Parts: sequence; structure tokens; C-alpha cells
Amino acid sequence: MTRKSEDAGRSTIRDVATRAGVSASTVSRVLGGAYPVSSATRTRVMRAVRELDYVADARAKAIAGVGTPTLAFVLEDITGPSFAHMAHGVEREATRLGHLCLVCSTEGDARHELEFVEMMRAQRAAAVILVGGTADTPEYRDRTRRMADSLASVGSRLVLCGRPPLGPGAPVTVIEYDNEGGAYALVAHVLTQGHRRVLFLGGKPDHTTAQDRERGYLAAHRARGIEPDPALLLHGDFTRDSGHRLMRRAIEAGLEFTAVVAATDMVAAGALTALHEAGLDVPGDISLAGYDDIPFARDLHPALTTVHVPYEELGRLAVRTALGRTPETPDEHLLLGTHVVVRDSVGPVS
Amino acid sequence: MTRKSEDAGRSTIRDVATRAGVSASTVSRVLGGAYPVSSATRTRVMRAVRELDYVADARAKAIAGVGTPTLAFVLEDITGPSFAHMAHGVEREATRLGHLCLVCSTEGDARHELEFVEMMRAQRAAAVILVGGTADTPEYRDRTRRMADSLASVGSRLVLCGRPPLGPGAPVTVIEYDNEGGAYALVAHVLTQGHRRVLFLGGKPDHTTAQDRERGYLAAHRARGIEPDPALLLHGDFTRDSGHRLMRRAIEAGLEFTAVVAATDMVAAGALTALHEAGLDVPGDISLAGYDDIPFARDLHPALTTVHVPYEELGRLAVRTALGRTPETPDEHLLLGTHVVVRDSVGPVS
DNA sequence: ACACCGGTGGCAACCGGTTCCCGGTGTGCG
DNA sequence: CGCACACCGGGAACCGGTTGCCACCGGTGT
Repeated sequence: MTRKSEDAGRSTIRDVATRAGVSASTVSRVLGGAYPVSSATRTRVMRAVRELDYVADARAKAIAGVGTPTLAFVLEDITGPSFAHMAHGVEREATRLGHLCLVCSTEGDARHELEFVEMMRAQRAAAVILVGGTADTPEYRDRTRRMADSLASVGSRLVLCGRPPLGPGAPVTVIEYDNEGGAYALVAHVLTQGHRRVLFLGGKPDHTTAQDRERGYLAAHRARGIEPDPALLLHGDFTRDSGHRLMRRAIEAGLEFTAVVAATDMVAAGALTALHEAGLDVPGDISLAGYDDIPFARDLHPALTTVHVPYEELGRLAVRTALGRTPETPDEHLLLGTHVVVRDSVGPVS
Repeated sequence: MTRKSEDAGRSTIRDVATRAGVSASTVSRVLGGAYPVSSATRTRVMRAVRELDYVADARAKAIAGVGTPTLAFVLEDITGPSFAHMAHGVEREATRLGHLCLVCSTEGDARHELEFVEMMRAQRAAAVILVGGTADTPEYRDRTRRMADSLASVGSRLVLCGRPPLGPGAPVTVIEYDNEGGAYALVAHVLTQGHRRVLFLGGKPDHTTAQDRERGYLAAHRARGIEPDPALLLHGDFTRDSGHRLMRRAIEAGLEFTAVVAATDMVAAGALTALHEAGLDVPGDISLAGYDDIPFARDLHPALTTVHVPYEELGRLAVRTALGRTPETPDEHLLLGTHVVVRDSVGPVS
């Protein structure tokens, strides 16, 4: 009955100690490094460790105050390209800084969000990052404020990433990017091409990201003395299906417009397909612009004019500012810039 | 000097006990639920909990054996749409089953993968899921086998998701999807349209996913008695840029072909753009097909014919089989089917 | 030869929980 | 009125680590 290695693993530091003929403290010290241990002892301990294939239990270390810190991020759906890029930035920076990284999709449900934050509080996560816009209601501010406080009470930090800030005094770090400014620049570009009736394919009416972009749309019009026609403001959500549906309906309804600005590239993609299905040429008949500059934007035909958002950088910055702060650091509020990238999908009005 | 709530939080179960005038065990019991506690005591304890805004430390619970189990998944880059969908499936199913979910991007570096697995072993994760193809070398099998064993020794399970199985006897669960079969069906569809010279835009030459799809490509040819021209097999990686570059080069080199099959939709997207740039019509001049059926495939113009892979289901299944097993369960190896979805990008040969 | 000293390593307390085991009530019934 | 038995709650051990404190070791200086 030879059995390879000692039974099943799951060995504790005491097993190692016994096998090496020393005490648990000595093992801990050998493994910990910064303590004088005679080289003979060290060798014996290391051999026992190897033979048992021992790894210290990270949870036990954590509770003893010497663990790998952990960081959580919460988003609606990792499947959305811009979320994915933020997530990627967060994850990279977190592991670079030696943190573990937890994810949670809320599927847009605020209850899930709350539950998850509570779990993270129990985990004593160093920070939890909420990414993505939301409805900015008093209820939102209140709920989020409460999350921030409860996290702060266990020493974790709440970070809002691309999400509306709370009032002053909330223990929160917020990193945003300029939705209104980006939309303003984009729509200005479209108007410069001579378009006067530009359809806006928005997101959920109460979603801050959607609202901000819509605000930019309006501001760009007014800056040129054009009063936008409310009939040109359509609402849906941020999916390609929404863009497709909205666009088809607008065409069927005989709405008049020479250009379309979509709230996201996904929406634009759906809209483009609907345009094609209707036999319309882009940008010959209709110009089209998106928002987000997801990698695919350049593979649409025509390549999509859009506004670039530094999503990955956003994620990285979020963790860096969240972790690099001391209790005395003032709460931060960063706003990243965006810029429009001109491709082929918007042309002069015909 | 009134201070709101008791100082900073970070309260322990003993703080709660003191405040409620009971012992820590009692607090644990009322919080735990399944133990008879008088309602008076329960009320006092609950009040103390509320006043202190107490949440039990999850790490401490974990070490005591009653924690939220944790599950990890490791992928190359969350930014790739198919990875994102798998990740989504994994995450959803894991939280549905009450697990925490850790994420790690390896950026394709096997060292990172190893480090991460080691961390997860320390975390005593219930399972770690490795997703995505890789080079199937003896070194890979050996390394992976070792990871599997070392995870098994602390009671966690290794799951390979869309990644080549190890030899028999390794404590591993593997869930794959049929790359070869899918490619076979897809290429058969293309050949049925009369194409005889179909270019294959592959991935890394030693990457299993790429290889399997290539194998399907070859098999479909041979099944019709066509000996494929090796010059039509190009290699790159799975990015849109790779597809773009390869396609452009093939055109510039004057390679003859009437159809293109790309190893992924991303590659196809890049290729499509290159085709357009060269003034070629799809599918009028050249037919094009992809693989993966990412949501965007239908928004390319023409809508991309591709093969659908149930990525999200794959992820869900991976966690379900990984978690739903007892030590006696035999190691599983599941193979999910795929099917081609016909859209507009492949037509009859001109 | 003896005191002193620095290098080692063990004991025990602690991190924040859970749970076994036991003893003190209160109540019901004979 | 007394006894047995629920019911309820406290003490202490334990989960798997870390670390402060102290004793013991041998070597060196006088």
C-alpha cells in the first residue's frame, strides 16, 4: 500500500511543524522571511513544506491581518464591450497592485447590487467599484450614500466609476468621463456637415449616461442657434436590438432626418443594420455616429464615426485612486476627457 | 462631543455581545438562526447588531468552515467577446449557487496562470475554471496536470473550459465545444455554394481552438474529395487586426480564392474591412464566414454567416458540473454542440 | 572559569468567528 | 410540593494562521 505523497493534502502549518520537528511559529517565520532562522532549520522546514505541498490558508492569514487584500467590482453585464474594457482595466491594475479581484454582474437589479456590496463589506474588501451609469434619483443617492457609509465603517472604500457623484461629504471616490462634452463635440461635428435634422437614438430616459449624452446633443444644437425638434429624441436602451428597433420604427413612421446620432456604438450598429435593410446608404443618404469607440466600430461599413472613451484607463485609474489613499486624503472626483474619432459614417448632408 | 454611531465600525461579535449583555456564542446563535433563542434575547441582540451595523467577518467564518465558498475563473482577456460571454455564464451561475466569483486575466502568460492558481489554492477556492484554448504541448499537459493535483489536494477542483483535456486520471472536469465539427459544417456550407478555393484565416498555429477549426476546414474539403491548397492556410491570432492584416496581405500577394473562412468573428470583421478597402464586394466577389456568432456578427455588412457557440451556456455548465460533484463522481468530459447560422456573407461562387 | 551577549525557537495570546458540552433556570406534571 | 425535562445561554476549545515575549543555546571576553 504505497500511497503517493501523504494522503490528501489540506495540511496545516502544524503538520509541517511536526514533520520538520519544529514548532508552528518557526514554520511561520521561515515562510514569512523576515526573521532570523538558522539555515539548518530553514532547510528542514522547506523540505517539509515541499513534501506536504503546503500552502498557507489565505483566509487564516487575512484574519490575522496579513492577507492579500481584495477588491470588488460590480457592473451590469460584463458582456457589454465598454464594461468589459473597464473591467479589464480594473482587473489589470488590481492584480498589478497585488490585490485579488471579485466580480459581480447585477443584471441591472439594484437589489443585487446591494446584496453584493453587503457581501463585500463582510469580506472586508479594500474597495468596491461600481461601474456604469444609473438612474440618478434621490433614492439612488440615498441608497448609495448608505452603501458608502457602511463600507467606510469597515474600512473599505466605495468608488463610483462613470456613475453620478453623491452630494458632498460622502466617503466616495468618483471617476467620470465627459459624456456631455463628448456628445457635444460629436454632434457639433455632425452639424458642421450641414445636417439640421439629426435623430438621437438614446438610452433609458432616466439613465445618467444617456441623459448626459442627450444633454450634449441639445447643447450643440443650441450653440448654433438650432432648436432641436423633440420628435427627434428617441429612447430605448443600450443594446444593438434597441438601436435596430428604434431605427426601423423611425423609418417606418416617415420621420424626417438626414443624420443619426446613437447613444452607444452598439445602438449605432443595430441602427446601421436597420438603415441598410431599408435600402438607405450611409453616409450617402443618412449619416450615422456612435459613442464609445468599441473596437468593432471600425469594422462596421462604413467605419463608424464615434467618440472615444478611455474605458480601460478609467478602470485603472479607479483602482489606483481608490487604493492609493489614506484616511486623510480628501475625497476625489476625477473627470476624464473624451475625443471624437472621425471615420466614414458621417458625411455632408445630401 | 456627540459622535454619530459608535466610533468607527469594525465591530466584532464580542462588541455586539457586550452591548446586548450576552455572550458571543449567543450572538453567533441568533445570527446563525438554527438554534433556540428566547425572543427577548434575540431582540436585544438584533438591536445591538443594528446599532453597531455589525456584519460578521466573512474570512473568519470561512476559516471556521461556514463561509461563502469561492470560485475563480482565469481567462486571457475579458475584452474578447467570447471570453466575456463565458465569463458571464460562469459569474451568473456561480452567484446563483451562492458562490463568490474571482477573476483573473492572464494576458496569455502561463506564468500568471500558475501564480493565480496558486493563490486560489491558498484561498481554498471551490473550483478554478480555466477558459480558452491554448497550445497543447506536453509541457502544457504536465503543468496543468500539476495544477489539477495541487488543487485537488486542498479540495478544490480544476475545470477546463474550451481547453484540451489532460490524459486520463487527472482530477479535472472538462467542458468543450465542438470546434472541429462546427468548422466542418461551416466549410461544407461554403463548399456547397460552389467555392473551391477558400482561404482560411487561422489563429496561432499551435493554439488548440485554431487547430481544431482548421482540422474541420480540412476534413470538410477531403470529404468532398478536394485536396486543400496549403497556400490557403494563413496564421495569425484571434484579433480583428490580425484578420485585417492577413486579408490585406493575401490580396496584395495576388492569392486566388473566392471565399474566406475566418477562425473567429473578430478576425472576420477585420478581414471584411480589408476586403472593402480593396474594393471587393461581399458576397458578390468574395464570400466570407466567421466563427463564434458574437452579437456583432449580424451588424456587419453583409451580416456574417458564422457558427454559433453557446458560450454562456458553456460557462454555466462548467460551474454547475464543477460544483455539483462529490469526490466519488467520475471525472467528466462534456462536449457541447454548435451549429452554423446562415446570414448574408456567403453566396454562390461567381 | 564565569558572566555576558546575540542568535534561535517555543509558548501562548490573539485575529473573529463557530460549536460542543454542560449547567442553571423555568415549567409541567405527578 | 418535589422532581424531571425542556429550553436557553455561557465557557472553552477549535478553525489556521501570526507575533510578542522570554528562555535557552553556544561562543567570546576577561
